[in-house]
Amino acid sequence: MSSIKDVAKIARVSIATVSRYVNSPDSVRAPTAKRVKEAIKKTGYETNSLARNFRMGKTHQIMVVLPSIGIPFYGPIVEGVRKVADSVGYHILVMETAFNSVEFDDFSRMVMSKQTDGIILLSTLSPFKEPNITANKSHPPIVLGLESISTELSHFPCVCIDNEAAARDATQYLIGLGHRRIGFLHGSPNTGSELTKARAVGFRNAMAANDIPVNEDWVIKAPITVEGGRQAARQLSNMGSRPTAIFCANDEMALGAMFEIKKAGLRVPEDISVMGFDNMLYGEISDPPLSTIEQPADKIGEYSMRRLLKLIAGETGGGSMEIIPHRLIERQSCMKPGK
Amino acid sequence: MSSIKDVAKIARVSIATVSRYVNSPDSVRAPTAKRVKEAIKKTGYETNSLARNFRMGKTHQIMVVLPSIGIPFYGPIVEGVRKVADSVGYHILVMETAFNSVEFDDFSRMVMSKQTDGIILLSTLSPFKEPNITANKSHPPIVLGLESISTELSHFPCVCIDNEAAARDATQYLIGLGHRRIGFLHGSPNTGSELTKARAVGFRNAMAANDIPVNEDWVIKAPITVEGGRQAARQLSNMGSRPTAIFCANDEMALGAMFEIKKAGLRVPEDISVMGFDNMLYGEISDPPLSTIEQPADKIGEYSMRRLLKLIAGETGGGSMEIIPHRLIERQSCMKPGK
DNA sequence: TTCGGTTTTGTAAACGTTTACAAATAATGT
DNA sequence: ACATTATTTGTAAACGTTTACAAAACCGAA
Repeated sequence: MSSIKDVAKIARVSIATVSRYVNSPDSVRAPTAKRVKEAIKKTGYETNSLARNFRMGKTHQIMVVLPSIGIPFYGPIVEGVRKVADSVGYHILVMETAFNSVEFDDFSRMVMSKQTDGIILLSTLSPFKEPNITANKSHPPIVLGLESISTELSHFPCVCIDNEAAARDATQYLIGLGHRRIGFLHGSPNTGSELTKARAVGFRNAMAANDIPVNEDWVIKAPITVEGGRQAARQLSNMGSRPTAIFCANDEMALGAMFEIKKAGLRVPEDISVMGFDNMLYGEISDPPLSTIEQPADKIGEYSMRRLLKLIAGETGGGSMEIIPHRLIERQSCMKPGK
Repeated sequence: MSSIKDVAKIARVSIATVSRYVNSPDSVRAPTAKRVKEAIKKTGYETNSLARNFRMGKTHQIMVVLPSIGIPFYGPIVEGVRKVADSVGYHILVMETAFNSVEFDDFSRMVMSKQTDGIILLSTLSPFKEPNITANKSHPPIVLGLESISTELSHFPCVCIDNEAAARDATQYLIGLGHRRIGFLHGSPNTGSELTKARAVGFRNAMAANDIPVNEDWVIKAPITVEGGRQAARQLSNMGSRPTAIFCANDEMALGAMFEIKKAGLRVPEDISVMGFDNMLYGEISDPPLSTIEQPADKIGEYSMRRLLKLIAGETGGGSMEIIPHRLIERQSCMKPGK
């Protein structure tokens, strides 16, 4: 752990010169540069970024906060973020909230105290309530990806699809296919996620617009995970009166649900059509392949990062919202009912 | 951005007292504490962790390095790491290597320069060659999860399953079922991954031990991803002479392969048995559910972190190796051949 | 040469903490 | 009340950089 001082001594220059050599080699004359270079090699010097970050008040890192590693859907988003981050010399660090199990204190401490130049929040804001956060006078710039909290009121810019409209489209698609008995696997509300709420609203709106009453037995709240989808589908399979189609709050639930439906001896889509949401990789290769709503994940990542960069550059531009277009992907998990 | 100084002034104490209050409130007398507390609230002071980390030479963060976010398999590992990290007050940050696309320089700079107290490397070491790294005199403690590089020679402790033995078990299982015509979806070697190599060795050893010649047409190299599995399976499906079973370097390939096999009009397992490796979530709900080798991911995470803590605490203990037991999980993707 | 201007280098302060050490204050026993 | 000890506070240095500013070295042109 040799420091700039050691290098300076060996190279017989001042520490300032070493610093300059490290940061812009051209600003020191060739012979000096050579001495410094050698000294660095000899000492094995590596610049201490703790010190540097501290002195500069910048980390050149941004943090992507998400519920959990290993959820396939986040992969492409982070990829999108990376694409633009790389192009401007920012590094990406990912932080898990472990599905909210992180204490607010812990989390915000870490994140608020300038550890990072900016934050892209892909997780719900609940661990980390907005009022709480904005009350704190100073924190790094934050962009909400995927989801808006209380939409137009938010102080944070956000880039996402129109979840309500997308859910409406999905539901309308099922209705268009001829379904009337439609269930909804609702993400569990305890996550406080506005996103699942928006999707629920979209579902109900579409039903209402077509004068179809929603059967509350068929809207089931469960965690938005494979396991959640399985639980819900088991419930559903045991009912005397079943829906002919279900719309799931995300693909993971849908995949879990499909598995249990088939396990119960029912067929997808002949007996029950299944509609997903997100378009994640494994929906494409499931059996049957999952019809779903595509969120252009890479775009979301890209735009979020661009927005964040603007914020970091000092642009204020309040809680503006950037809507990315979604798309319905028709595969083989849905068909006409009542065959 | 108020500092400890501002707080001190308002509370009419020295900065040392503020610091003490922040770090161990009990060490300051009640009346003083109250004044400081109020001053902190008034100023909205948040301790600047850049400064603190710098001063202490510690970050209380450890970094988990993995190829890519969104690969389901890594979820539980990180969860395991978290479990023990939490218990000792360490925070986890995750860094993607984006499948090696990171320049060595960039990556090592960041990671080597004390940004973090320790590293758990779940990615292959190739971006970041070991000689290169050990030549650098000082770097944070590193433990290898999942995979050993050049096994007994490595300078780094490593905790993983015995990949060779596990691959042997998987192959032996297929042989035991009666298969003689067995293919192998080999992870592409350009990742430099020892792990895939070990699995290949295991496969060949098992074949040799049973005097079954391996048909080189049936060992196919492809990326260890869903897409890679699909490519390989397409090749395989088009062959005149096909294997009756394939063993895949990981579950993602297996899932991709199953999809394409079924798409080609063949049945799994009746026409081709498919054996995976890793036991990731989506293999459990695939159709048919995937037989595979379980790597106890959470355990790997846990043990890795424990090992890292010891290293951080100053224990030297060279490149020791900790083998975690694996387990064969029999589901429905494999059966007797030739039915 | 010598001078002016330009480029390269050195000096020293600053960033916000923590922490040894000294100083001051409170608590205790007589 | 006093001496002694224990507790609480303040002072100041240190961590390793970067960077204004001053000083020095260099380079041409006269």
